[in-house]
Amino acid sequence: MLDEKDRKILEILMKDARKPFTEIAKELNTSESSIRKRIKKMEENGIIKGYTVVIEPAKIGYNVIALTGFDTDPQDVLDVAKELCKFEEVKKVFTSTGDHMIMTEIWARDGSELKEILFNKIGKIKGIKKICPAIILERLK
Amino acid sequence: MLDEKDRKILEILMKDARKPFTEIAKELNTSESSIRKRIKKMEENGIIKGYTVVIEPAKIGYNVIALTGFDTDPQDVLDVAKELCKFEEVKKVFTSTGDHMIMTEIWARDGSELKEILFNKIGKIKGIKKICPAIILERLK
DNA sequence: TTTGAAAATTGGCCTAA
DNA sequence: TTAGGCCAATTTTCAAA
Repeated sequence: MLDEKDRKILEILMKDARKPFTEIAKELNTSESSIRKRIKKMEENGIIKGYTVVIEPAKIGYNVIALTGFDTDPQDVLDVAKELCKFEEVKKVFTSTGDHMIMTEIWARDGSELKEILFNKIGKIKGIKKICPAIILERLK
Repeated sequence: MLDEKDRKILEILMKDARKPFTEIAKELNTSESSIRKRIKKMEENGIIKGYTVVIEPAKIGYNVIALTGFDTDPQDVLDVAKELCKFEEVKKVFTSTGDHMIMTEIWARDGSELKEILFNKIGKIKGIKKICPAIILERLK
């Protein structure tokens, strides 16, 4: 379902999703149509879910990124996770094993805004028992 | 440094980084060259770090994604974090406050492979005192 | 902002394995 | 049947005015 050529295409797209098919074809010593058809198939298969821009949060004023775990009663996990998805500031939401059943990534302009988000906005979701924010100091990879 | 139009461009690119400039221009009621020049400037400024493809890990055989915290002695944090970056399977590395000074995202094909990565490969890095993996059950956002 | 040439994308149709 | 090749029409990109 996914051969070596597909993997190489994905590798290239991971580094630069806007690279023209013609150039990818040149790099892999094959034709543009082959590349195009493979990519289209991967999009249809759901292997490729989309393309996105990688932003430096600090450069657009988001200086505080917090990996934030949430604890709830077991029966509330899914409802709370769904509620969390609704907030613009909550960029990622996972359910997971480990210390917290819900893990999120939250973007804020500063500590004060994070406080607002955590305590005034999110904090009001019914069922949250504990909030465990860990502020990212540096992203190394 | 970043006005409303730039923000809207970023918003659109976040949803689909391959959308042609002409189409973005149409959506924002402006010209293609204006859009292109703004994007170029954001790339030069480092606001836009790049473009990437969003992949469904499970579809390419990565069925176990683990948010993994690492504990070390304080003076070893940066060295360990740097070592972690070297592993292909470790897709993201952060230093952070909170329970663990180092947070990572690790991709493995299955539990057995995760075990190999954590205990045989990564586990051998000098200075790691504790490994705390949390396996992602579902990504909701 | 507009314009025009070069490049890339897209779709259809074809062949070969 | 599927992957890849080829061609032609359209769209997009890009730089200069």
